[in-house]
Amino acid sequence: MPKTSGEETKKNILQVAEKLFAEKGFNGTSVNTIAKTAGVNKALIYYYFKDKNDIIVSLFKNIVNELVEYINQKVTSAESVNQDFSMRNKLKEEIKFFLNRKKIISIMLMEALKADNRSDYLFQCAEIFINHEFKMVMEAFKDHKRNKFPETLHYMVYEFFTGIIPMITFVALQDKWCEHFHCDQEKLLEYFIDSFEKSHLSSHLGLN
Amino acid sequence: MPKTSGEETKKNILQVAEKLFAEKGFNGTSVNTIAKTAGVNKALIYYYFKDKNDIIVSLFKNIVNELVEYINQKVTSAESVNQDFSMRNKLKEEIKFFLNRKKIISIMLMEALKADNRSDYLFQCAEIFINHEFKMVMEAFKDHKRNKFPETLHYMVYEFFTGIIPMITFVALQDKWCEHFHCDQEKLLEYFIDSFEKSHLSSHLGLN
Amino acid sequence: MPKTSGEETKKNILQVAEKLFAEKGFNGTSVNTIAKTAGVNKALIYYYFKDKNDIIVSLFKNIVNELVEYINQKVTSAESVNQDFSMRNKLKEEIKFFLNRKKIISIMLMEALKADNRSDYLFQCAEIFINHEFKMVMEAFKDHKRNKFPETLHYMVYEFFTGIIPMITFVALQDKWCEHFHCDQEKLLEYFIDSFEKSHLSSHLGLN
Amino acid sequence: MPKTSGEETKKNILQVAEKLFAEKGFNGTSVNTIAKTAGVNKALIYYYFKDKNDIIVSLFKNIVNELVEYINQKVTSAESVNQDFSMRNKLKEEIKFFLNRKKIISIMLMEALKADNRSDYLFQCAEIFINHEFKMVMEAFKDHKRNKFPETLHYMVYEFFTGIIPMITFVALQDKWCEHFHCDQEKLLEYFIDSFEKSHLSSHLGLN
DNA sequence: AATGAATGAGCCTTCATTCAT
DNA sequence: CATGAATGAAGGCTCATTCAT
Repeated sequence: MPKTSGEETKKNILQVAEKLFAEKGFNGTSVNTIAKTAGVNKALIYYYFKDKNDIIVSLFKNIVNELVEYINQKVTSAESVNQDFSMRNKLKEEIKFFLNRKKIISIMLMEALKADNRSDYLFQCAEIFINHEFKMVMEAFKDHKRNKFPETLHYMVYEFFTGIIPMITFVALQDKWCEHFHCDQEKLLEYFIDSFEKSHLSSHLGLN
Repeated sequence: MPKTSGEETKKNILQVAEKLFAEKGFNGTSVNTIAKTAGVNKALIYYYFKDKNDIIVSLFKNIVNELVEYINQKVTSAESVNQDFSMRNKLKEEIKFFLNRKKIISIMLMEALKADNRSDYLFQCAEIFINHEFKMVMEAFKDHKRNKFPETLHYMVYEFFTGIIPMITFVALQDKWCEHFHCDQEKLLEYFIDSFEKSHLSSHLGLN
Repeated sequence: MPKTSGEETKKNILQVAEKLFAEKGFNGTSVNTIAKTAGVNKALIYYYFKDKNDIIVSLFKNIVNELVEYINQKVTSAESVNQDFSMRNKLKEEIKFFLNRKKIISIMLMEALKADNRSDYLFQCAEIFINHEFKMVMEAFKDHKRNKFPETLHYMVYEFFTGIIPMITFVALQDKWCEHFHCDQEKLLEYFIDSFEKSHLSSHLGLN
Repeated sequence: MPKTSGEETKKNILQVAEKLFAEKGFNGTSVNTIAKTAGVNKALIYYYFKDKNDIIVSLFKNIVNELVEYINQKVTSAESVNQDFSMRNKLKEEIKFFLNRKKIISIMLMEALKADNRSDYLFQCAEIFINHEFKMVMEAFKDHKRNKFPETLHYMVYEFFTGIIPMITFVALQDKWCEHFHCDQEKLLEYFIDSFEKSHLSSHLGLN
């Protein structure tokens, strides 16, 4: 007997799966557990998803879409608001965006680390993010200083390994960090932002 | 004392397990597969290891030991060699050390990302590494500037998220990065070192 | 009375089921597959059929009815047409009849072969067929030679194992035979008819 | 704890599987049922067999081997014994051979009937059998009458559809036939042999 | 030190079937 | 007539682990 609309059931399954995958990893989570935690029949999961992998891929596709949406809305809002909207505020906002999605980010990282893995959603997300940053920066370079701009690949390496990676690792590990080093989240966030500014932002590849 | 053939078998199992865990993750690798790949009888694995978890823990303990050893030898060698031994060279050496252990590093990262996870080998390694860096830096601060030194926690956050994390993520993802972005390893390494220097090293939390 | 769209849907389901059962066997075919292949909702199948078994039973009943109809029309036409209508032509016609129903025949054979099986549609069909043959032959025996006629059971064994079985096995296996032995259907049919005439028909239990 | 040698366990599984496949068909038999009936752990079945299909293939390969062995021994014995060893006796012996293997024969037939099926063990067996018959017959044709011998393909069609098929169908269906038509096995066998002689053997494609 | 055999529990997936709409 | 949603049971298969030898 259908209690809820199909879409809601599916969304529920996805949320539960995201939580469990983040907790125990993809292979550490059984479809049975997902079903029980979500309070649905196991077979129903296979009514909505081709197989277990389809669940994680759905999650990945969702986060890609959300990221694109986020980026697009940032572009349009960026034009209207004050240009002086400080970098620090932008950074805080981004971290907030990622913190709200720390579960899927952890999952994406875990899966990306498997040498076997054929999915490259982490890199896809990174590209989306970096391309946007790239455009922003190019804007600032308009007429002058163009020759000082680094090669694209170099730029991507910089953005990925000293920008995106610290940020997403931060959201993925902050809870465990706090627990291990006995510090509170607020302070950690503050320190992280400070560190990130001093390292990644301050130099920004010698552009500023 | 001559290594018994047993010790070698055990080492072989560990090496195979490390490779497979790095490829498919801990839960994605079965003891059966380890046995077959290592060419040993499945039951023999249980002769050398209490259970499957004991294998990964052994790997983690090994890397902790190797790190300690590496650090200690750096300390002693640091005293003897030229102080001017440039930071860039030190960095290259460290990356080399990590690159040689990229499999276990990937595994450690994967496991650390699981929200459930009770093991904290990643943080243990980080602490060992950071404590050493800390001592080095303090040395340089000896008499003067002491008041300018940041709070320990702040320092650790900086070292961990903008130093260690980019470095180990680099060694863990470099192969996949090159494949995805069609660049060669040499160039990626060069760009990474450059990026790392410009971000993490150049500022070094405003100490220099 | 115009066929309701419902009747057509039912017929469609039956056709699809027949095709699939012949391809993968009854147990190898899921109701889901039938529904998808037929392009109807799964639950609709249960609107028309009590359960999965009801589908195959429907098919069996259909073929029984068709056989009865075929036999009856042969009887009436036999009276009107030339008695000399050669045996070979009769045989060809019968084979054509069976070839047009090779799918359900294959299914019937498969199911009959299961030692467990409680349905005896194969034997039912055989009885219908043999009884008719029996009457035809008896006709020819009318007044004379009656004593020479074999016992009924013996007659049935002969008709079944050397008449019906070769014929229905031929229609069931001809495609695969051609594929395996690289021969074309025309030639196989010709050879089969020849073989059948020489063995089953020529002797016809020593009656002729 | 291993009660028996592995080979015996494997043989036991095969025997049980053969019985169950013959009763309910391959798809109608679950590995679970095989395990329970054989009194072994389900996982043990996968220790000895790659998958469920490997079980049936093993059975098929066994029967092929047994057939080859049977044929070979017939050849050698044929030379030593009286040439007059009547055809009827030879036939009885063959039927006995097939009756002793009626389960696997039923299975082979069932599987061969599936239009989908990619395995052709039935045809393989048939070829082995027919090739042997062929040689025997050719022997008898030695110098004379050679031109009267039919084309090979024609010969195979004859042997397969009017020789092998009636015979194996007989062994596969005799129990059910007796039950359905209320006759005893002895009588059925007698009638069948008689019918087979009169149809297939008597003409033998017009060779005799 | 090493192995073949064995197991219970659990895995992912599909089954036939039902029900509310 | 027809459908989307739901389910309990069972499917094939693999898991980590153990034991006797």
